[in-house]
Amino acid sequence: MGRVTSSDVARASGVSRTTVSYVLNAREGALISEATRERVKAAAAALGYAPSAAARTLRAGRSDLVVCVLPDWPTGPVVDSVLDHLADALAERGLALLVHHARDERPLSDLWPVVTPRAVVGLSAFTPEDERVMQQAGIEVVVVLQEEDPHRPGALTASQGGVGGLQVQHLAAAGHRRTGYAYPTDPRLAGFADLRLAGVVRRCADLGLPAPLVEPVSLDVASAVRAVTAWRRANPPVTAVAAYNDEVALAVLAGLRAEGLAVPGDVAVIGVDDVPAARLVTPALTTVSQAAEVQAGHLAAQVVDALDGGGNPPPDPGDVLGLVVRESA
Amino acid sequence: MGRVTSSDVARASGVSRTTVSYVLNAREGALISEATRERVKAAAAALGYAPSAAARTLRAGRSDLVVCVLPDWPTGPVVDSVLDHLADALAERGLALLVHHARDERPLSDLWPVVTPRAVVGLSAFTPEDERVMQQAGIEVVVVLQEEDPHRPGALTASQGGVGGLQVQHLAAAGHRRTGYAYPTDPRLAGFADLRLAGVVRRCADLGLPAPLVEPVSLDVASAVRAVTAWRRANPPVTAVAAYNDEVALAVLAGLRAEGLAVPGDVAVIGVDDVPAARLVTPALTTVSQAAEVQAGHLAAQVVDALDGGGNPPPDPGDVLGLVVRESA
DNA sequence: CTGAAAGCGCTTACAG
DNA sequence: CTGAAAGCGCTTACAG
Repeated sequence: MGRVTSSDVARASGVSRTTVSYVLNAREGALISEATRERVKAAAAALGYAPSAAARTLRAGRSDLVVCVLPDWPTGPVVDSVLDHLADALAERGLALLVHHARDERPLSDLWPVVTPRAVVGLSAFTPEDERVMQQAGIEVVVVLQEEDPHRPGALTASQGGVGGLQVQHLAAAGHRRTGYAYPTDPRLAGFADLRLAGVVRRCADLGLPAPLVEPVSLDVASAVRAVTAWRRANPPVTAVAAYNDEVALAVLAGLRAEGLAVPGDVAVIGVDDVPAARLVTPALTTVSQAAEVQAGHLAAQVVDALDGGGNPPPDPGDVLGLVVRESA
Repeated sequence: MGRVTSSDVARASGVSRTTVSYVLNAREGALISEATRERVKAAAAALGYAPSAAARTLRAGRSDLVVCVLPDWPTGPVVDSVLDHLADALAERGLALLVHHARDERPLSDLWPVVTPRAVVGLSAFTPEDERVMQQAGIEVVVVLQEEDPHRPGALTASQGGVGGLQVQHLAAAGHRRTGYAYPTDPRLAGFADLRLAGVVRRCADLGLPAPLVEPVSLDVASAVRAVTAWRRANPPVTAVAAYNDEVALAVLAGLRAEGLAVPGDVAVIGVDDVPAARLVTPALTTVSQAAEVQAGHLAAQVVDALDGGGNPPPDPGDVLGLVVRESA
């Protein structure tokens, strides 16, 4: 409801709408007197003129909006960082970023009659139906895949299996042979967890170790105690646990403590993420860091490249994973 | 770039654009034969017709989009929950929600030429300039204030001072008289921290206790040790610490442990949020819970009411704060 | 029961 | 140096 239109500005400054448009959009070949320019700008400011986004978009035939579809993941610093880098990279191209929080109850298709963005960036795969609808609406679809699909690699992707591998490598180097895996119970994490666990399994096989004993662990002591009991009852017992992330690792630590087991003496524990709490607990948590900033920057570069036609993909960010060795493993 | 338009559908089904519009929008008084309806729908589906959001918006004179402006806060479960409730409440009114992550480097004013939403929901106050521009663009501005402004109360608001008050009350009830406050160093948290600290100060005064000794604490052991040293050196020494939130409380716990002090024997600690880690550390953290879901629902109701004209504000959610007593205080 | 026409606000060839 | 006119795609009175 842009109350005041370019016609109002034209009338107020005694020129045509054409001239208003030229002045306000600083058109190149515009041979308009400085006096007229000033008059138009003053009128626009005085009237509080704001151009209609709908009209500009309709006229231009394309929108300058990009929508990022955020899967139903727990948000945190990593997602923040991704969004931030993306918004900055797009802003340099004159594109604005807005974020949609996906939920099954709110179908993506409800969005397109309301806004038709230039492009949609998905952090995980869309359903074929959603993808079809977007393409038909003329929306460019950019997917940064979660899955490890060799045909369509993505930034978030490359490292998930590597994370698990790095955990095992560190544990094996310390002489552990029988490992456990602490798998998260939040269903929203299953996609990532499966990827990381696969990396654990693969590396165990590579090193000639038995497969890890997988136990679900939720974020309370009782659940962790159950897992610990299972691990210690195994024959031979588990002496080292790789956890899905630091939060889960904290739970494992609590379970171990409740059972009177020493860390890393009886059981070693390694997490993922290097959250602040990792260095604050006792024993301090050994973990895998992921260089979220670097990965977020790379992801943004991939999206920009896809928008530019895909001809100039950014260089691989290289080894992005780091081992943070503290006391727990 | 909605390739196929309603004219294409009209041509393909042998009717006018009017009829296409009536059929596709299921217009009430539409006296159109079932056969025609089917023909139009089939043609639309076959062609993959998607209406142009820009054209609908221009024609209607108003958008069905609502933008929520997220201040530069660290996101987490609380923000997720707020957004979720908001999106659901708006969806019931046929409005779609998209989120803008505010940053000083990305001025809000860059957004309006790209999308002109029906309303903008701010989780904290806008600059007067931004607010003016939005109003002139015909955008309804709904602010759910962070500040405790008696003229414009907001959901997130009411409780911040209360959080601090509740912390002190619990500490005082256990006999503590000399308190410390662990203030976060992340500048993005200052707004909330000031509100909570003010609540602490106020309650101390009410109870006839000396004002708290405020120390900055970042999320590492060294910083916490510095704060602990200052607290213990005071005369009389601090025997109880209220922390900005659970993360900061975890740091304080680590600092206390490093200094060989017993919790709660030498120093009691109380946090805010009841994050999962609170129950996983030793000693388990006593904390204040905030019923984020309830507050998020209330906030969504406030926004919907404001959009409806403000005549029917939702009932106060009542007492939303809870004390979670564990071992640390 | 269905169609021709106007108009939302903008930008941009095209004429002067 | 500036203006009149067309057209982006849609919906909706208004006529038949």
